[in-house]
Amino acid sequence: MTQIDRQSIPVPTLRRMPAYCNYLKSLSVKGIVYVSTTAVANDLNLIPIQVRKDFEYTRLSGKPKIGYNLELLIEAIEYILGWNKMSNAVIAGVGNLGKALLSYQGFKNYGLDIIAGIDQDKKKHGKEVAGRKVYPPEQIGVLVKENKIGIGIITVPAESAQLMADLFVKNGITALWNFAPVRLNVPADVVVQNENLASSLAVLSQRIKQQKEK
Amino acid sequence: MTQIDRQSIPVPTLRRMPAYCNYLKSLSVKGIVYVSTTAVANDLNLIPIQVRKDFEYTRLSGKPKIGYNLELLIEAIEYILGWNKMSNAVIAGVGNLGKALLSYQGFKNYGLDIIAGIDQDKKKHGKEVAGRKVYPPEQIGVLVKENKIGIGIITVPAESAQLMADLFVKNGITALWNFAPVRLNVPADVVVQNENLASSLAVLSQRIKQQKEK
DNA sequence: TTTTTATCAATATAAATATATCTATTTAAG
DNA sequence: CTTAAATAGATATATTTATATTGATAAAAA
Ligand SMILES: NC(=O)c1ccc[n+]([C@@H]2O[C@H](COP(=O)([O-])OP(=O)(O)OC[C@H]3O[C@@H](n4cnc5c(N)ncnc54)[C@H](O)[C@@H]3O)[C@@H](O)[C@H]2O)c1
Ligand SMILES: NC(=O)c1ccc[n+]([C@@H]2O[C@H](COP(=O)([O-])OP(=O)(O)OC[C@H]3O[C@@H](n4cnc5c(N)ncnc54)[C@H](O)[C@@H]3O)[C@@H](O)[C@H]2O)c1
Repeated sequence: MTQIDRQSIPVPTLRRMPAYCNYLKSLSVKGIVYVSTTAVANDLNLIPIQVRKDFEYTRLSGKPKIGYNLELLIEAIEYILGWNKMSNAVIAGVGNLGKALLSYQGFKNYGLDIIAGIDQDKKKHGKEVAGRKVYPPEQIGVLVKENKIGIGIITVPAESAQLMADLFVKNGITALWNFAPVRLNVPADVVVQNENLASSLAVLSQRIKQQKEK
Repeated sequence: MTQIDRQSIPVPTLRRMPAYCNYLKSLSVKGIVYVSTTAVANDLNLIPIQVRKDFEYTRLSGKPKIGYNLELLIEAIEYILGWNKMSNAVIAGVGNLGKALLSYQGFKNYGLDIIAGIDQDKKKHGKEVAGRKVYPPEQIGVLVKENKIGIGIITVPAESAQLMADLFVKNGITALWNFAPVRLNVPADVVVQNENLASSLAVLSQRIKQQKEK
């Protein structure tokens, strides 16, 4: 295939995109206008070839000896990531992790707005976390309708995660971000992104082991 | 290569290991003794070939028509993951995320014990989060010496992350789990595992986009 | 202007990972 | 005891991702 299929950006490339975006923005505030893949690679501990390959998915082209136009590049990456327009989300489970995510200001830069929390715990109903109200599960329907919720975030204990997923799906949410360590069963048209700290820890443990063997 | 090199387990395999482990343990409590890769694959939405490939890294062999011995399999995976023996960790930054991680009971099953918190904020010193005390940064040295700390967890704001990394490294910690959205500069012999929610969100956004195009 | 140099772009190769196929083995059923 | 079915294990192939190579191009230097 000689032409790059814009629709199928490799996942590893996609995962590097936010880092590019943040880095490029940091250059932008310094008043820099052009950036070369060599420079990017150098600062992000990558190799230039990989950066160039990744940038190809923006459909932009750079100028030899000069590099890419910073503004256009940022715009293109933000477009790819969907960071240029906000998606509304609701988070189910306002416990330790749920509160942390609700309080996190960084998501705004990533095009994500968690507009409300859902929790079983009656004591939490009506309370606010970082300016976002907590509602009982029965309220999901209303919340979704009134706020164009696209994403459901799951931070309830593992045993309730499937229940919450079902509730989200029943109310028309088709994208789930799941922090509970379980595999969710959902209809084929629902997208699930699992966040699994155990997986990361597994990789870290292994690397520590190998490090010790040297 | 016909013989599998035990030392170099592919990262994707490694990332699946915790899910296997949890699943197998759930079978174990039901009194099941043997499990086939077909059954595992079925329940975890994987394909049997992949499960079999992954299990090869345990160096165990299963019996046709029967499967693998559950106990041995769990033991082998826990050994690979290092979950059979505890590693002590310290977490720097007892804010929203830091508190959530400190409070998380799941890590105990993953061989990780976060024994203390480190924070700049004087108001937090001496306080406890989930039974773990919070200390000022100057205390790291003592903590490391007294508790055989192997892992430093970084949940401070991005701008302080490098500072914390340096402090950890200076005190002999050679493995970092970094939740701040920055790339850390560390000596070559220090292992860094970056946890990047932005990356995951990028993948999710993209999948939502593709979903809509259908 | 000509040469040099940095960098992009296109193409090729390699490595890692996932999937498929085939054979041998074991057990359970007949 | 024989046979059929299930499944591990070995090997082969395909796919995806990473890296290397080569040539073209534009800017800066000679
Ligand atoms: N805390 C962490 O650092 C961490 C790390 C990794 C994964 N996780 C996972 O995230 C999830 C939440 O962890 P946590 O530490 O925040 O737990 P938590 O117990 O602090 O919070 C869970 C919250 O969910 C609510 N809840 C329970 N059942 C519910 C239901 N059916 N409907 C609505 N709300 C319900 C509870 O009231 C509580 O507020 C767990 O699945 C955990 O495994 C947490
Ligand atoms: N909260 C989230 O859900 C979330 C999600 C993804 C990433 N992160 C990242 O995790 C990090 C922490 O996020 P947070 O929401 O917990 O922030 P926070 O502001 O709630 O907590 C930060 C804590 O670090 C402490 N701190 C600051 N500088 C320090 C220093 N030099 N030494 C020691 N302690 C110091 C502060 O006192 C505070 O307690 C950030 O880098 C953030 O980008 C957070």
